[in-house]
Amino acid sequence: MAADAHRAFKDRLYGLFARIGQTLASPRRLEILELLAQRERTVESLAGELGLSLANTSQHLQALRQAALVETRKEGLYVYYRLADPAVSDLCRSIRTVAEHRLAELERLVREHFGDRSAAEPIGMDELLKLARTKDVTILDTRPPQEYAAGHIAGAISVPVDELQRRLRELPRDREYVAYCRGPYCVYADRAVEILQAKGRRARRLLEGFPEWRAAGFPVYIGAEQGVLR
Amino acid sequence: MAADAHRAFKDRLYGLFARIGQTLASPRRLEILELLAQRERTVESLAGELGLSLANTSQHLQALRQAALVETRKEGLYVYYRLADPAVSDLCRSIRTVAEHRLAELERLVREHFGDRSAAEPIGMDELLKLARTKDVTILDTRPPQEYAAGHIAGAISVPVDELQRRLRELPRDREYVAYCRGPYCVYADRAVEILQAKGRRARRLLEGFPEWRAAGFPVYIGAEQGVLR
DNA sequence: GAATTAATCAAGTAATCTATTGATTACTGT
DNA sequence: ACAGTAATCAATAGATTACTTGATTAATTC
Repeated sequence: MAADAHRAFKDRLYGLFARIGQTLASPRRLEILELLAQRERTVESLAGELGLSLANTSQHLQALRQAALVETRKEGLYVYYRLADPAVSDLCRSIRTVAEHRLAELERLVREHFGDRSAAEPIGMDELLKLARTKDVTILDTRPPQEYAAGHIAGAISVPVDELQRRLRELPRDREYVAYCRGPYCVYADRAVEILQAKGRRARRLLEGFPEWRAAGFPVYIGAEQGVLR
Repeated sequence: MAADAHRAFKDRLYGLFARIGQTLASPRRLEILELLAQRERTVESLAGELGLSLANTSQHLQALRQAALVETRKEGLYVYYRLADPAVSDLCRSIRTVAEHRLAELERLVREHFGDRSAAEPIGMDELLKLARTKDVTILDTRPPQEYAAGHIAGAISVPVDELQRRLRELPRDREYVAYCRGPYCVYADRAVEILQAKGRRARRLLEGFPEWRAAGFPVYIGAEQGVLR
């Protein structure tokens, strides 16, 4: 009977979908994907930032590659991993959305760690876009410089949070600032706002990060060269 | 140092996200979610359709409930499971999208099973909406009656594929038909189109299914009562 | 209240997954 | 060719997961 063939088809079909799901079943791999959403990176560099062993990181990356979620290029000794498709980034965001909607524990955890975020007066992406068009506002990219170089919000300047303290003189008191970073659960922008406010600047944080901004189709600069608006 | 606390936070944060991912790592559970996207169902009914044991189905459903992806209500002896949030449906679709973009194997599998689908002249959702507004077209819901009852494309009539053969007289020859079903990988609509064309009707299939139509915000009837447009 | 039925629980086994360790490969620069 | 480094491979132990079987719980019907 054809029902058997149909069962077999469904098994294989959902088997393929589950392969994607399996790849998203590890906290480490999800964290790797989030980092790769900022820029391509080497195995070593990821292992360093995540505090994982090189071999372990390599294995996770291979799992991601087998599921075709990431691609690689080799340059000299280094293998650079990157997201294979913007849809992968969307998928990660989709998981986050479900977690936010459904897991009360997430909200508790975030409140516990970030405390009351209202001091940073978080603003949304639409709001920032409007603000940037109508008023003078300085947008600060608080991520590491390589991530800024790989792509950033149009008009933003790179002020990695580590350098903010000693580069304060570049940021006049009479301006308004909005800081952003990797995403809603990244602390860079919060720290930056804290420092800026302590030093008498009017500063807020963008609720979302660069990947969300790009996914929304808002204006970005891509690539190392500045001035190339896409 | 605060870095430890921050590592712990990240571990817990991505642990939560991974809990969603883990739940999506099983082909069975993905299939269950797809069925629940059509309507709420009992454990027994799902077990029957999926060909799983009752206990096994119950365990999968509990995994889904623990991850807060589904909710339940009890009615008499039966426990009805339903999707907890439209975002869950979006998430499943997101997985499918990535699989379609990235897994060449998927395309091969689908072609192998469906053969050349062009005979069914699949049309997209926008196209159908336009068609329904400008021309006379009969939209056929080929899913089981309960799924139609739980929600269907506005204006569609229920003709479960099993009943199509003997209800042909209700479908005049001089009309144009578009059949839809559960989703792009469901065969109901394909079978319906085959039968209709064999019997001299002009028929095509909607590429997507009801969940996609609803998610797109297109007009639907929800609930058992017909005539309630939302 | 006894029988029936839907669903869950509990325990066990086989299979799979994660991270570690040490060895190996691939490429660079001398 | 050789040393040095990035990455991968291979083997392993420990934890987790999927499914089965048989017992138990909860609601209904007689």
